Amino acid sequence: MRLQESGEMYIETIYLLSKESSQVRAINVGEHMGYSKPSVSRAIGILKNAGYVTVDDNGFLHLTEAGISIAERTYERHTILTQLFEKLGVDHEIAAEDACKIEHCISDETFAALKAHVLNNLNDNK
Amino acid sequence: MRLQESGEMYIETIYLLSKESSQVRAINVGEHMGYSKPSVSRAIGILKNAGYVTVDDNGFLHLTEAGISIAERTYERHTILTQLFEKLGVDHEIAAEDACKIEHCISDETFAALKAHVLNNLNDNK
DNA sequence: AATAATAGTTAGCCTCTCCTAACTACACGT
DNA sequence: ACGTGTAGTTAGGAGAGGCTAACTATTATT
Repeated sequence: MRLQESGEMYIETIYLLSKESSQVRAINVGEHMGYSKPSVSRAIGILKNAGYVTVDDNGFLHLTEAGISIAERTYERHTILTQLFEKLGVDHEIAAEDACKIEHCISDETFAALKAHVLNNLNDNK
Repeated sequence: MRLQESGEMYIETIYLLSKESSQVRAINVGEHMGYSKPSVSRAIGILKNAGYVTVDDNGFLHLTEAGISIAERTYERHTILTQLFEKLGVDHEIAAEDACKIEHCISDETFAALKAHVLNNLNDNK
């Protein structure tokens, strides 16, 4: 069993929660994502197996190098896409929601183009 | 059983094929999408049930009003998104692929904003 | 008429990712 | 020590959406 799109979301969530507190456990991830404990438990198991997450003796979750790498990539997509949509007048809530879905399926090329556009063309105008 | 994101793709495909020939059958849809006959068969059944598609006595597929409505909406998203990405320098192939994935999960608000941006700001520049 | 090709359906399986119910494992307060 | 609360796991299920194998039904060809 392998996680894909949903795996990115779990990793991103662990990453975000880790920014606020280094004591992140499965239950916090579940609360944040609105998922049940067993769902999180299994997802963590798969991510652990795949080498993206470790669980220490106290049950706290930590991202590995590989996990951080994915988290940063996904998070950058999330923030840039949200920025793009907001700059075009979309409500913050909706912008973030859409970014959350699109961040997982957009190609590197297209994301790079959108990113450049946000950073250059759109910076002054608004 | 209900189709959702994938249902939009089937409908869009029927719509596109109908533009070239009014004699579209399940097998053509399957070939176009790279799916097996049984997959298409079931999908068509669900879409028929849901009132988006009809099948005539010769086995040709036709979209209902509701079907056309969804197809046009999806197709507009597809073309506008593809245009946007291409105008930002993305390869046509990749732009179309990404549009194909994003068209299903983007909100009305965000799409409207992107569409306005493509039609206004980006029209002269490039 | 008999065989072959083409189109569609049925049955059944797989993966992904969510769920509930019910268990285990601690840790705490009385 | 004994119940209570919190965290995590196990077992089993659901539904979306693919797949193959094997069947049926129709048309076409010899």
